[in-house]
Amino acid sequence: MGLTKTEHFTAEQNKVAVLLKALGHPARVAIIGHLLKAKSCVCGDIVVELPLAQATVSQHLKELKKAGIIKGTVAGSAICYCLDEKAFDYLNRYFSALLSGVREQDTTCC
Amino acid sequence: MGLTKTEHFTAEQNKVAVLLKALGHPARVAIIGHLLKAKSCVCGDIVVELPLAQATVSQHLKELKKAGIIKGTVAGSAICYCLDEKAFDYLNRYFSALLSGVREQDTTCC
DNA sequence: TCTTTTCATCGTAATATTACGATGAATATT
DNA sequence: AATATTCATCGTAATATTACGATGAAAAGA
Repeated sequence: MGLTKTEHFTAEQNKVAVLLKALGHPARVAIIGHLLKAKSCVCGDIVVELPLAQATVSQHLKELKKAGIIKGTVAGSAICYCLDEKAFDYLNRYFSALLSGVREQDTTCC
Repeated sequence: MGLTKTEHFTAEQNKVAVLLKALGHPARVAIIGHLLKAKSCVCGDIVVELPLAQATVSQHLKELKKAGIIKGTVAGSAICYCLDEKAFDYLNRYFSALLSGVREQDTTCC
């Protein structure tokens, strides 16, 4: 078993899950933080900032790119990464809708 | 290897990662949706709504509870689950801050 | 051209996750 | 008391993730 049954869920549910799963790792949360702080797009600087080997960081960046959270463009021998606004816009909408939904509930039980 | 190096990251980064990892599965996104729609807190109804076995749903609920996303209270022979507003408030703040940060960036590269 | 820098990818080991049947504990119903 | 319902947990198999060293490709600098 051990295989996520994505086919039984809606496209929306899967999209949210893919984005959040990609962000569900402290190293990747840290990467997002660094990409946000750096005015220009950071490249190998991310490796220096993290307590992880270069290969591991590269793998994390690949995951983030696959999920559509970051974009990468070649810039000479380096690669320039930046956050994809669309993803964060989507997630911001998702959570703000969710929060107002939760607040509207009649919390008679828990 | 294969062991996440949580100790090298900040408490904030780990907290965000734990919450998002818990939500990074379509079944758990679906559970959140059902708990939101149901006026009263659903219990075993979640099992009926999902294409998964009861043991699997129970495991997912456990994960959500461990991460602090849902609360559960005993109600006779059933158990009443509901969303924990604190978690969604936290995540809503996180993403809304992130989004405004992204929008303020000078996107000269990607 | 030769070397260095930068990053991706491969291979691999350790660990974690996902899913389900089976079983068990606890409350409700008869 | 006997049975049914509800849910958690155990055990287990399949799959995925995490991490890193080693290697390779591609552009920059000597």
